[in-house]
Amino acid sequence: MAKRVTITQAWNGNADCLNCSLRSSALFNGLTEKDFELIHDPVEQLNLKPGDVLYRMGEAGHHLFTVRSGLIKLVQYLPDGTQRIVRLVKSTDVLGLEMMVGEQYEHEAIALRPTELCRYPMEAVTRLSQHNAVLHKDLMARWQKALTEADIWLTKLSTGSAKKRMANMLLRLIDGEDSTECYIYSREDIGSMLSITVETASRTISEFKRTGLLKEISHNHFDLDVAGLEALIAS
Amino acid sequence: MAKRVTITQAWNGNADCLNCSLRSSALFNGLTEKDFELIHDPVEQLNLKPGDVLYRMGEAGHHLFTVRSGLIKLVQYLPDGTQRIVRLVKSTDVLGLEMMVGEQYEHEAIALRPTELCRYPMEAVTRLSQHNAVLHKDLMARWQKALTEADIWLTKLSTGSAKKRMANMLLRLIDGEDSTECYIYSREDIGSMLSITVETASRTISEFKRTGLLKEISHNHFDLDVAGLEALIAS
DNA sequence: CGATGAATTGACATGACTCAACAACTGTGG
DNA sequence: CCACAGTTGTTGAGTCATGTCAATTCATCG
Repeated sequence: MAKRVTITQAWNGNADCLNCSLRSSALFNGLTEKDFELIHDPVEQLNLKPGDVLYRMGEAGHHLFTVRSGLIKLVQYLPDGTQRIVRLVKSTDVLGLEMMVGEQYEHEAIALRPTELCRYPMEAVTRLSQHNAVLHKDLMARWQKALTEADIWLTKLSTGSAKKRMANMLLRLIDGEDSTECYIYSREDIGSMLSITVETASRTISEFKRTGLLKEISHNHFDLDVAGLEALIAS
Repeated sequence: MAKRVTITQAWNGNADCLNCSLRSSALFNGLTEKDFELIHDPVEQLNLKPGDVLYRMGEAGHHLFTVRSGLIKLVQYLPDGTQRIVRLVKSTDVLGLEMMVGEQYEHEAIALRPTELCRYPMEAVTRLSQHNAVLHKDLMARWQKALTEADIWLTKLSTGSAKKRMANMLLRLIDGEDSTECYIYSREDIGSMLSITVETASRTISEFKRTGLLKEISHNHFDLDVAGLEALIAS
């Protein structure tokens, strides 16, 4: 499941790193080739199947990840056993930033779709970030982005009626810019994102289909009535 | 409402900065006196009364704040007008980090108690963080801390029944280490933290008082049955 | 196919919201 | 110092949304 490439290869655009978030996401954008040569540890590419666990909560580790494609859920568990999805990590996003200042991963990271990622030795990133202002700034931007995301989950996905939460979630899952389509996940995952039961999730989706807010294109693939959903949220 | 001190004074421990989070929180711990002299802008001390607004969402600004004493709530508003408290910022915490990577404050910051803070020009912090590894690392730690807080709000304060949320909140508001006492806020603020109505907040507190989970020491000051509350959460 | 797990739907119970009345507290001006 | 208004907190009654439990259908895969 792991294919090794050296970081120099990654930088050169060898292997199949040309489309990799490594380049496009600017995480290592400001680095010179010389910077890369400081890193001796190899970078690993990983492929996960849906359901695969990348790391568990409380686990020690020394790696940072970038998502090249696919989708990862970050899960936390409550004392009474219920689980809660606290964030989704998608293409070009970074995973495991908490290891730069702590010793343990703070979530359970599980693939929702087939996912490709790259794994970097934390030590190297830490070292580089101290010398390289662009990387330094980029890391702060990523932290801030995660924080903004967290706020959105709190306000939009965890407040108000099940219908409003669902509408907010659907709108956030829209693919590209001008698209009105989105793919959704298992009812259990949806419930765990919105803090509602699977039954309520299922019923709400059914109702949206009945009232025309959703049109099912194929299994779990929908076309949204964006205006209608926004009206529902504001009501 | 604002008293000026130069940053050199702050560093020298003049003014009344001896107990200031500036020193104890390590935000500027790794800086040499020479570092400080690079900053020409003055640091301002501010005092807020409960209800005072430090900044509003979407506002442009160029300042970072540390809380010396007191408590600030960070609020966001939803399209339908409801407000949500997304975090509390207390002594030694930093406020407005988002300005380091963006142009606008992302919350409305309102004092819950009489609050003292120091205001730093963002530009100076940005500049210093690029040269000073300790400050750089400290900033990352602060971001991570905010993120961890956000996750806790999502899992513990926004999931499960009103009783469980309330129990979690009360336990988090306990003052020191070995204390079992806490001060709480208006029912409206509590509702806005837990995403419940004021009535439910009031009823839940009344019930806790009746069942002995809470003992009222004085107005909004309680002694908690920690074990009982924890049992409730795990049930 | 049959078997397994996921999704849907129904019936019912209940927790939280809504609306409304009232009590407690705060500050103001006479 | 009291009367008053304005705010905040408490409590009750009724409604509605969501959770719970159970039965049924649907989808997937060996």
